[in-house]
Parts: sequence; C-alpha cells; structure tokens
Amino acid sequence: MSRTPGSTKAETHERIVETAARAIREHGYAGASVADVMKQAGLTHGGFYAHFASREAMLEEALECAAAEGLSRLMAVSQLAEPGHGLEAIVASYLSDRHVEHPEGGCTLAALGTETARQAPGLRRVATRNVTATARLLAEQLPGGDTGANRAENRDRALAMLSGMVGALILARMVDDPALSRAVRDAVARSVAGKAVGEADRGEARGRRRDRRT
Amino acid sequence: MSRTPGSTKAETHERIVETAARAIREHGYAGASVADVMKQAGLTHGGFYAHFASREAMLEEALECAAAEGLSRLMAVSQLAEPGHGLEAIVASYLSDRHVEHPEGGCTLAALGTETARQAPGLRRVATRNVTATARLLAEQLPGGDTGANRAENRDRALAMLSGMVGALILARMVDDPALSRAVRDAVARSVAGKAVGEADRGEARGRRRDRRT
Amino acid sequence: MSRTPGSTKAETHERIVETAARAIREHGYAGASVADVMKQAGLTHGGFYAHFASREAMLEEALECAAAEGLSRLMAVSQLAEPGHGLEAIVASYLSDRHVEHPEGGCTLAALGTETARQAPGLRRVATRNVTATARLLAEQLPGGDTGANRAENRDRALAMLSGMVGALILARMVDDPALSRAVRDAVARSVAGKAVGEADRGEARGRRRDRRT
Amino acid sequence: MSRTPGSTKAETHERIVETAARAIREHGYAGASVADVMKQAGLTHGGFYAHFASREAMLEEALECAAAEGLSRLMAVSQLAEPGHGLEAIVASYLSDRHVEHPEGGCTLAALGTETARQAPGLRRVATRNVTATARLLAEQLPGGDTGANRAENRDRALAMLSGMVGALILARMVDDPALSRAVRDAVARSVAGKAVGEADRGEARGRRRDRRT
DNA sequence: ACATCCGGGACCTCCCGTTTTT
DNA sequence: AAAAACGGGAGGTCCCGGATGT
Repeated sequence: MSRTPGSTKAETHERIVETAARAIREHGYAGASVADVMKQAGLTHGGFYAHFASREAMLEEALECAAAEGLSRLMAVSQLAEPGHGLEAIVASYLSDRHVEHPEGGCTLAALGTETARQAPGLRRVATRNVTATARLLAEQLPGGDTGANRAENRDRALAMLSGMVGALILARMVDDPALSRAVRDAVARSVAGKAVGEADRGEARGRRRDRRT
Repeated sequence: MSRTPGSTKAETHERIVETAARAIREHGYAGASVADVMKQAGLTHGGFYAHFASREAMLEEALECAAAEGLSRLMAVSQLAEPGHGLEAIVASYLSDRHVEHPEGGCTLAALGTETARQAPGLRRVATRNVTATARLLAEQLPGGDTGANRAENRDRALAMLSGMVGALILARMVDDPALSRAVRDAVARSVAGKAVGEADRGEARGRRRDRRT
Repeated sequence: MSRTPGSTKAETHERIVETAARAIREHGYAGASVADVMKQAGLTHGGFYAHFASREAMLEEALECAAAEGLSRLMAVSQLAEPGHGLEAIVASYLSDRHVEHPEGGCTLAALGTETARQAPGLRRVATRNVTATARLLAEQLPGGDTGANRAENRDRALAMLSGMVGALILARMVDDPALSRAVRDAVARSVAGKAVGEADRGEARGRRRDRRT
Repeated sequence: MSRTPGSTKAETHERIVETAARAIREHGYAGASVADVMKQAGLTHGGFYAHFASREAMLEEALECAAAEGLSRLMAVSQLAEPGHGLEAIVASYLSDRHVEHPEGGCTLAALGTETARQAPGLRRVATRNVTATARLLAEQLPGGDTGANRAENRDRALAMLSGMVGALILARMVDDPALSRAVRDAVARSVAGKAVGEADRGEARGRRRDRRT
C-alpha cells in the first residue's frame, strides 16, 4: 500500500543486499552465511526468508548489486579524469593499493572470479553481463570508442586489458609480498596505459570516495 | 606392526596429497572436504590424522603439489615446442579449451586465485612462490631470457603476461557464453603472442600428455 | 478506516476456518501451517492473531467445521437415496474412489485419525463428538433406527460399521497398490452392505455435489 | 567416543532403528526428529549420517522394523492360543486396553495410518507389504486357511476384519472417553469374533510379553 | 482490522576432529 | 597404521508468535 519512508521492506531488502554485496567480496560466496549477513545488516537470521526465496537468490542480487556498484565507480573515475585520460584513471584506480586492500567495495571479477566459475548458472549469468559491460566501458575509453570502424578491434583490446587488470589484481591480492604485489600491478599498468600505478597513485586519489564503514 | 607390502605410509601420504591437489582445483578449498578427499584416495576419513596435523596442513601440501605439477607442465610444453616458439606454445596451452574445461589438472593461480587471497599465511606463501616461479619461466622464454641487461624488463613483461593469462582464464571459465570465453582468450593471446589461440589450438595438442585417471 | 464492503470480520474468520478445515485433512495438523492457511485464504499471516488466540484454537475450529461438513454430507447422501437404501448409499459414498482421492473434503476420522490421538484434549473432544454423531447417523439407517428396543444393538452395529469404514478408507489411502486399495474397500462394503463399492460406484455419483474450488 | 566397547556399527544401527520404530509409533513421523531418536538411543545427532543416507531412509527401516515386530507379535499370540481360537486371541490382543495405551509397541497401521498416506512412495511401499502380510496372517486363522477353495473368500474376510480392527483401534485411541473407546472395540470384537474384548481381556493376558523399557 | 516485518527456535544435513578398535 | 564410530557445531530452511504501523 502506501510506502512509508520510515523503514519499509524494500529498504531493508536493499540493506541486506548491499551488506551481502560487501560480504561476498570480502569473504567469498561460501563465507557469506545467511546469519552473518543478516547480523551485519542489523537483523537476525529469522526474517531472512521474508526477503528472499533462498540464499541463492540473495547471492544473485548481491552480485548484481556489487557489479553495478563497481561499474559505476569506474565510470565515475573516468568522467572525473581530464579529457583523454579516462583510461589511465581507470587503470590507476583499479590497480591502486586501496583496491587491493578493499575487495569488499571493488570489482567482483577480481574478488570472486575463481569461485564464480563453480557457481550455479544464475550467478554466472550475472557475472557474464558484468564482464561484457565492463569491457564495453573500457572500449569506450579507447581512441575511436565502442563505435565505428574500430569497434571490433577496440573490443578486443578492451578484453585483453580487462584480463590483464583482473589477473593483476588477483595476483596482487594473493601474494604474500607487498613488493611483488606492487610489481605485478605496475607491470600491467605500464603495458596497458604506459604508466606505472605508483606514478599515478596520487592522481587517482580524488577519483575515489571513501569506503563506508569497514 | 605389520607393514602392508606395496603401500608404505609415504606412498599413501603422497596419494592423498595428489588427490587433494586435484580436488582443490576442481572444487575450491572449501569444496574439498577431508572425507571427500580420503574417499577419493581410497581410504576412510578416520585415518586422515595419521598423515596430517590438520586439514590446513594438507591444503598446503596439496597446493604445493599442484603448483609444481602446473609449472612442470608448462616447462614441458615450452621444451616440446620448436626453438623460439616456446612462449607461443605456453600461451596456447594455457588458454586452450582443455585448460578452461579442466581446472583440476591445471594452473593453481587461475583455479584458486581469488580464494587463496583469503587463506591463511601458509597457503599464501606457497602461492607467492608459485607466482614468482611461473613468472621466471615466462621471462626465460622472452628474447634475452631471465639474465643480463634485459632481466628487469623481461621480468616486468613476464608479470604482465602472466596477469593477462591468469585473468583471461578466470574470465573464460566464469562467463556463461562460449563465444565470449573464447574471445577473451583470443584477445589476450593476440596481445601476448600475436596469435589467437584458435589458430594455435591444433599446434598445442602434442604438448599435453597427462591427467588420465579420473 | 475504510470498511471493506462485503468482508466483515466474521466472514473472514469463517473463510480462514474453512480453508484450514481443508488443509488439515489434506496435509495433516502438522502440515497446515498458519502461513499457508492464511495465504490460501487470501490474507497475510500477520493478521492471524486478530482472529484466533493461537494456532491450537484455529485447529479446533477447523476440525469442528470439517466434521460438521463431513457429517452433513453423509446425511445428504442418505436422504437422496431411495428409501431403505440410505445405508448402502452412505457406504458407497464413503468408500468411493473420490473419497479416497480427496481427503480434503471428506471424513475427518479417516483423514486425521492417527494424528488426532496425539493432539491436545481440545481437539480430541471435538473428534469424540464427531465419532458419536457419525455413529448415530449410521444407527438411524439401520432397521429400527436409533430408538426403541434395538437401540443398543444398533448403536453397537453402527460402531462396528464405522470402524470398518474408517479403517478401510485409511488402508485404502495408505497402500501403494490400486487393486489392493479397491479390494479392501470392497471387502468392507460387502461385509457391511452386502454389496461391493464397485457395483455401487455409479449409484453414488449423484449424491456428491461439492468441493470445487481448490 | 565409543560408549561401550564391543558395540559394533551394526548393533548401533539396529539400536537406532528400533528406537525410531518406537518413536514414530508414539509421536508420528513428524514427531520423530533425528536428534530425539539419537538421544533416545544414547547417542548424539552428530553421528547419524554414518548410519543412514537420510532421515527418510531411517524412517523406512524403522517402519519395516516396526511392522515386522507387530506382525510377529500377532503370530505369537495366535500360536499361544488354544487350537481353533487363534483368531479370537489375535482380536482380543489387538483391541486390548494395552494396545490402545501403548501404540509404540503395537501395530503400525493403527499408529501411523493417516500419516503414512501422505508419505513418500518408499514408506508407502513398506506399509503396503505390511497390509498384505497382516491380512494373510488373519486369513490363515479362518476355517480353510489361506489355501484351497476358500482362499479368495477368506482373504476378503480377512481384509474386512483388518479394516474393522484398525479402524476400531484408531477410533478407540482418538476419543476422549474411555467408555466409548471400549464400546467401539467391543462392537468390532463381537462382529468379528463373536465375543467382546472385555470378556476376553483376561484371556489374552498370557499371550502378551511386556514392553521393553518406557 | 489487517498488513508488514522481525525474532528466535527447531530441524535436517554435513563436516571436522578425535577416540577407540582391529 | 588404518578403520570405525562418535561428538559437537554450524548452515540453510521454515515456522510460530508478536510488535509495529496504518
């Protein structure tokens, strides 16, 4: 009936989804238990099934939410950058220390890639759309954009760039050695944007907003 | 104590580790339960703690084993290739359909990357060594190898290549669309070796010779 | 507060009770959850406690309602039958395929017998009244009826008949073999009314006229 | 921790099944939770799945066990009776106060009839076999037995008798009135064996063994 | 009066780690 | 040393009851 702007079901639902979106990126699908997510959202596990048909359904919404958030962040970064330097800004942001250290607010591909491959079709479909959308965003930053004669070539380049960035972030997070973590990212940044992340790290600071609570 | 002939403790231990090495790549760390691994190895799970101090310890050994296997496979591929085409052969093998479809016998970085980042230090140390070793292997395939004046530059290029390959394989496994899966890999193969995997797929057939049982 | 026209509280109450009366016969006491019943009645389960003090109270009303319905149905059947064949008609109706396949609109004794024995006193009291009333109805069909010199004997015969019919229906629903299901009922029908249900099945068709909506 | 040395897995399994066999007759299928059964058997719920593939599987074994027990009890009663009075003894035992008050050691048809009809096919198959076997036992007590010319007729009579006995026991347990409970059983006993249970109750005392615990 | 939403508890399933037995 | 058996705990699901809003 009348939606009250106080605390409606839709708001709670959204809160749960957002909490889950962070949880899966921080702890993986398996690490995001229903009880944990609900508690983190300020609820108990009891009311969960008033909001979702199943845990699976929540995960799909959470992944969708996380993907949208990650994508819009990259778009914001590119638009805040000076004209012609959108790609550079994106790469710098993506490979920044901050992104390495805070998967919960970042790219789902790099946070959940290897697990997503083993998930149910629903989650994989969401991930597939995210890959396509992210690649398009990158293609648009290339000279010629995602249109015209260069379209196929730019999409190809975008996929290669995306692979490199995702792989670099995953390796950077995995290794137990800060120097190597940085070296991997710098190598990719140079190969992609002709510039090391280190040189750009200061430049990307204004393109990022702080994380909301840890 | 009766020694069962033909089945020393060390052999059993090794069998468990190898089984686990496949299991974690196929189902992830969380998906490889002690009971499953032991059953797969032809044992009951009760005897597990005669071989390992904990599940954690088994996982470390398994990851080490899997990493060594993956690395030696790449070395074999490069050596079977015609001189000067080692890198190309490695890339083709790494990005082949077979590797996409059979993580259990392949690269641990691409099979477990995002999960490894959340594991205990022990596992991450093993993974770090694997990254370094794999990057060195790639660097050795570049003109100038892993020595001399080009050393730093080649290591840099190797890291970028590795990132691209790992990222591409992860994305290729994740997406729910065979065409996109192939497109990602082709894009990276071209950017790295100047050649699509599809063109090279036949060439890599003889470079593979393993994982038969189960 | 807008009074929804055509939907007083009493009507809603009645609708819930009738829905529950079908639900318990179809799924048992335990299988009739408050949420299911309310949803089936077109309401949300939150408003339940405006109508009933507890789930227990609803079950009692539902059982009462179901018993009354079942009894009136048998009375209708006997009155629609030709004079002197009331008992026969009742037996045929009770042991018909339709009754076997549709417990939700039929006898509560056969639908809930073994569970009722384990319920709280309130429900058992309702069931007791139902047994007495149904036995009396049967006794009235016997020569001499429920009065006069044959009263005791007829009540006795009625109880035996009722036991046989209830038992046969329960067994018929329980077994996983249509032939046996039919054989049990025929055996009882013959012993009670000297006639197999099969022979009478067509004769009872007009004696039934209800339970349309799901 | 093994509770008792010398307790093999098969023994424990059997103990659980027997415990469950009593539990389902006393509390119904839904009332026999895994944790309850295991605790009653002197174990905790943790080890349950070392013995059964699922709760369903346990229920099937339990029903089978309970049915066999009930059947063998009736056979014992008939054999302990004086020649020619087997049927009478069975009826008296079946409709005795003891059986009414102790479903947990008695007939599964009367204890679980209405619930069994709603269970999965596996359980219904077990129940079907039990109906057939019990009917055969009764037929064997009739003049002419379960052979020869009277076979069909006796089987028919046996089914009718069984229905009456099962129905009477269910009604007797259900009603909240001892006099009615007794009246129902007497009526059936007279109609089946020409003798009230009350008259026979003392006679059946020696044909029954005590309940094992609880 | 009814809808919305939530809290807490119970149940089935599964798993890890350990103890006891062979 | 391997196997068998068990204990405790946690996760996903579902449900009853009630608190709150309207």
